[in-house]
Amino acid sequence: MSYQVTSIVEDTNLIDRRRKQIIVAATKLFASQGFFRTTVKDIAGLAGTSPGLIYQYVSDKEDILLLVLLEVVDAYAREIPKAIGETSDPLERLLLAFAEYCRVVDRYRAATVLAYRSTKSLSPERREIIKQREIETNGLFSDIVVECIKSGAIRPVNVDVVTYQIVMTAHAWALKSWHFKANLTLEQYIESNIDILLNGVMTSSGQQRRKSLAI
Amino acid sequence: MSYQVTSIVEDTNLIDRRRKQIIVAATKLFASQGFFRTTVKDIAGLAGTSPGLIYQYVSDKEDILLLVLLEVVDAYAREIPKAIGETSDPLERLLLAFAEYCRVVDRYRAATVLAYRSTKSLSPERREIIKQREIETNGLFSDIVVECIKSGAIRPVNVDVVTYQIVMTAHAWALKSWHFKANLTLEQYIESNIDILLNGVMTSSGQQRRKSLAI
Amino acid sequence: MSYQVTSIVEDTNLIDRRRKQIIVAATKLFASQGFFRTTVKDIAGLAGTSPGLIYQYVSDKEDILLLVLLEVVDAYAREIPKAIGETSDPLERLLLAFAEYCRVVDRYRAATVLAYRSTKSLSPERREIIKQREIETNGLFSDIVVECIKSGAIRPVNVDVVTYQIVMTAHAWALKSWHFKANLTLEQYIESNIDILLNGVMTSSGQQRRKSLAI
Amino acid sequence: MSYQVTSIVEDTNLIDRRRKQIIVAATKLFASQGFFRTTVKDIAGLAGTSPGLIYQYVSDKEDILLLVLLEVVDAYAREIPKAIGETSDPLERLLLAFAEYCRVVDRYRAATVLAYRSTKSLSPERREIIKQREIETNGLFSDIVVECIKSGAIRPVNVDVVTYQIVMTAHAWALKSWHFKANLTLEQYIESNIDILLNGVMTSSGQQRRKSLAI
DNA sequence: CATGAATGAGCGTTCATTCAT
DNA sequence: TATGAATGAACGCTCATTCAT
Repeated sequence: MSYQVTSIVEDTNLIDRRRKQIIVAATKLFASQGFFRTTVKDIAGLAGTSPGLIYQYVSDKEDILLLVLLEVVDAYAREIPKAIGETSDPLERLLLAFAEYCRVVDRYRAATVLAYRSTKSLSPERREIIKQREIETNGLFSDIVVECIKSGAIRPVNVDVVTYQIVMTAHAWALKSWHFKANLTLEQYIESNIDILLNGVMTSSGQQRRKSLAI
Repeated sequence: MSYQVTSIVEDTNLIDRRRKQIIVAATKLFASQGFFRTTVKDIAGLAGTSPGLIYQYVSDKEDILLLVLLEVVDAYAREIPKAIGETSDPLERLLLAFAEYCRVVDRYRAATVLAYRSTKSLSPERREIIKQREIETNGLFSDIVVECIKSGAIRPVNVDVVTYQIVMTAHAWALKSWHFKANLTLEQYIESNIDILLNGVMTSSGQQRRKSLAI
Repeated sequence: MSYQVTSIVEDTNLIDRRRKQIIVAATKLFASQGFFRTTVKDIAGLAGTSPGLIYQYVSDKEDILLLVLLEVVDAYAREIPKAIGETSDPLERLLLAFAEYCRVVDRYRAATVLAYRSTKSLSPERREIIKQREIETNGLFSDIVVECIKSGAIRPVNVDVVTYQIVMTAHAWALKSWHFKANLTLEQYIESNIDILLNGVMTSSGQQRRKSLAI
Repeated sequence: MSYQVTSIVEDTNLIDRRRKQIIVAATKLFASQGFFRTTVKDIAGLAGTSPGLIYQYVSDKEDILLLVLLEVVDAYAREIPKAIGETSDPLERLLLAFAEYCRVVDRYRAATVLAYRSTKSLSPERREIIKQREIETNGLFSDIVVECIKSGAIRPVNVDVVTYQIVMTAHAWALKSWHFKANLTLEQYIESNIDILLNGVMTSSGQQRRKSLAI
């Protein structure tokens, strides 16, 4: 909550520039080797600076991870509302938001996967920051789902469950990209999932059959 | 594929007994502190033995992780077919398999999360083993989905996409348990998701509206 | 007070042996280069072991310093009472104690100097332990001084001041050894200081003169 | 001897002003945290300047320590002769000098303690400078002691030993101030020690008893 | 087979010092 | 002259792994 990444350097422009450098390098390395196998020297090397410099813009190795993860979750919280824009129709909002979520996830694929692997490597204090942002993003979706139900476009299902379906589906594009990338384009993935989510998978004959099952 | 966890000790019974000891201890520690923060000494301590002993049943710290992860994926591959049993109706098979998957995930919750965090910490060779098992499990589901489509219970959707929907939904119970556990029982979760997956979320009036949308 | 130097190793004999090794090496290095300029690797090198081993017998670099300093102050607290033995005459006790103090200081010359340089480098908790032992030793002397005054051998002077005169005189042999060693043997030093301390430096004619001075 | 603290800057006034700034800040920090735990940045911060600036007036961190220690030993060499002034009586000179020494030590208490802790942290070359100044101050006292003996005010004792008694007694006020300050004023301390030093501690009955002792 | 003491490579971090501005 | 960002060598410490017992 109250945690702040602190820097010894005062100049805000410089801080931004250097941190960006560090984040870019760290994201690459964390994504490919993981947080623990990446050394601060590695990051400095790839960022084209010295290990000492990093500690003028960050107080910890963990702070670097936090910065990297904040980059993704902030992108979520920033891009999705932008994609919705002024759209007022709830259903349309839902579809726009989901499509954009998938696209942001695609852009930040490596970092999204990293979030799953490494959020637990953060101290509780720092983990909380990430979790809050995640909850915000989820809130975006559950709000829209509620609106959709109110407007009658969606039937009264468990909002929570649907929200996580949506979120996990977006994340899955990153988590299982090694699989999907071979068979599907991102836009096909988005379309397929919208179709399934909205219409379900069953036929009307399936519906009949199901009545006879215990489950 | 070709990788084998090797042991210096000959006696196969002993190997099994000791490895079980090690796996139990390691699972607890890896789940709570992660792979890298857990030391071999920690594991030995919790298992009631010595670090030296561990290296007689395992050639690496990474081997311990492999053993732990194999435990989960093996459970998936073992339990799901067992749950289906002799059931012949494809739709019923699908629902039984999904429900069981969720239940196994619940039983191995910590280890499932661990798999997401730590599979990448394995060497490519060892990672491959886990991936193969995962693909097997996924194959179980895609086979059933194909049968369902053939039988006409399910409409001809992208099999891959549906399969991952199912798999991710089961995993989500573990990945987001901190959230779900507060609001839902496992069985409610299973039921809700079956409903949404099969029937979709849209109303017929939603269907109308959607026709007017670009997306 | 309550601080304990802890070790990972259980075997008390081994702990004693290894710690002795470490203390011997560390004392030499701390004495010649100071605490901060001595690296743990230096100590390991001189002790004929590895840096890792040191941390099985000590939890900190500072702990090594504590061990080294305890060695000296413990020697004071041990040797002085032993030198007095059963002697009952207070004056004789005083002289025996002082002479022995000087001799122990001589034996632990380097470490005595180190105590002056480095006690402040200890954490408050550890510093307290050393200070307590120092106070014990001083107490030994002030007790004897009190007895001497009671018995009439010494006139009623400020006990504290005399005690510190004695203590500082003993320490001075170490602190200024580079000077004294050139001109005096230890035994001469002891004798001279006993003479001055007991009898003062003034002549009776000096006594006369002093009466005319303001100071 | 031959060592000179050098500066890049030419303007001698500025050099003096800046160095004073640096010395004041460094003395505070060295005294409270020691030489090694104090960073050049700390000093710059407290002095209200930048690390870069310090290196224009000093060539080394060690040079700062030298400057700080010179400040004390120079104060000794300056103040003591001033206190004696024109006084011609040797005994009076001795007492005035000792009293003043104690007072200077009191004024520079922190720095005096620092000298004991940190002189050895200087390079041999720089240490020599401090040692020379110390020897000068000691020379002041041994000269007076010699005069006192010549004049018959003091009996023919070992000059060296007495000199160090005097010096150490003055230093002890700083070294053990945490103890003395609680019980004694500075002036009481001076008086007590003069009394003991001049007159000794023994009674005439003590003198009798001592004849029967071996020591 | 089991133990646990020993090793040493390697990591995160600090800080004296430099130098472009 | 003065600044303070940048450097990089070096330190304390950890821990996977080995091996004598």
